[in-house]
Amino acid sequence: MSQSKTKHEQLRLRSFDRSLPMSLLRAREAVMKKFIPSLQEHGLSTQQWRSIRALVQEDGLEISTLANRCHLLLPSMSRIIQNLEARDLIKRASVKADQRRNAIFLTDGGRELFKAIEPKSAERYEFITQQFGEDKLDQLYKLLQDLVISLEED
Amino acid sequence: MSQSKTKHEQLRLRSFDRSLPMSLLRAREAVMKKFIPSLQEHGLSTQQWRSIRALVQEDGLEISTLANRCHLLLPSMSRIIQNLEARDLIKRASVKADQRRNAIFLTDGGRELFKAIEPKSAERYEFITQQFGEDKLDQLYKLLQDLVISLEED
DNA sequence: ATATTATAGTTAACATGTTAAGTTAATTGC
DNA sequence: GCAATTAACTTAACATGTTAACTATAATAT
Repeated sequence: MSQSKTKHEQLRLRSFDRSLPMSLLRAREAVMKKFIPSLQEHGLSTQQWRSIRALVQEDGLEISTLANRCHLLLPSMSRIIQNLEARDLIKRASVKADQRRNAIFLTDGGRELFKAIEPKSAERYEFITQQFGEDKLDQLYKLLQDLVISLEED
Repeated sequence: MSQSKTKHEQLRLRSFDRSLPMSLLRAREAVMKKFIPSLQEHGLSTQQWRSIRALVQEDGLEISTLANRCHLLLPSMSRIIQNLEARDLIKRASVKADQRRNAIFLTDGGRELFKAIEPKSAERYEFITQQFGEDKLDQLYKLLQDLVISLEED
């Protein structure tokens, strides 16, 4: 932790730190660890929470749509749905016009859980914004989006 | 992909997109997917690759040290060591002065693999830098670091 | 010296990320 | 109208993230 470093070592470590995947991962972990303990109390992962939020905004979504909205891959969403369904937080109804499709709905329990968690979640987000600075946060979002775009265009 | 969206829908989606964990995850995935196919050819994850790079810079590190350098948790590093050891890319030697510790060394095969991958990896990193812009990349690194710091100080 | 505590590492258990393969139902093509 | 293809999931397999429990060794403390 507080071990002294030679100049040579500092340089080596700095160059090693310049890894985009790792920097992004560390930032994400820092956000998730410090600001989502209320989810943990209720046994929800951020992905599960995000799925529930998506359904609060629009109920009855299909699994693929939900996966897109939450930026999850279909297999991940498939497992999340099974998990939340087993905990009676959501229920599914097959779509009559297309038997392959499932519409996902929140149960009353799911809505209650949302109401229990949402205030704290919003409060924490507000705290991040204040702590880090609103402009810096905007800047970060923009840079991240730009990065994705510039990587996606070959 | 190109489905038209109502203004209301756009607003909802935008607000939903403002999730730091997800934005960070998406950016990381974009980086990893587009710029590390050479690792995949050799069956290496970015974490395994990072571990090898750390050992190239300094051989004989202990597992905990390696975990710190690579920003991985000890259990993850433990599994990675076992995996790379089974593939004869690294070997371990227990430290005489302290039987709990293991010093990790690259094998010749591990060094060869590094040499095979490194040029492409550096080239891709260079390409990211050009594509995205060096200043923006610097800015992004700085913001990410600031974010971690500001979250860690309670 | 021996009991307590701390450290290094492994294992376990569960959720997710990721790619590929499998299933069932709808669509297309001819 | 039937074969081939596509679409919506699901399942599988493997690596990682994460927390906790466990093992073995070392340090400490009285």
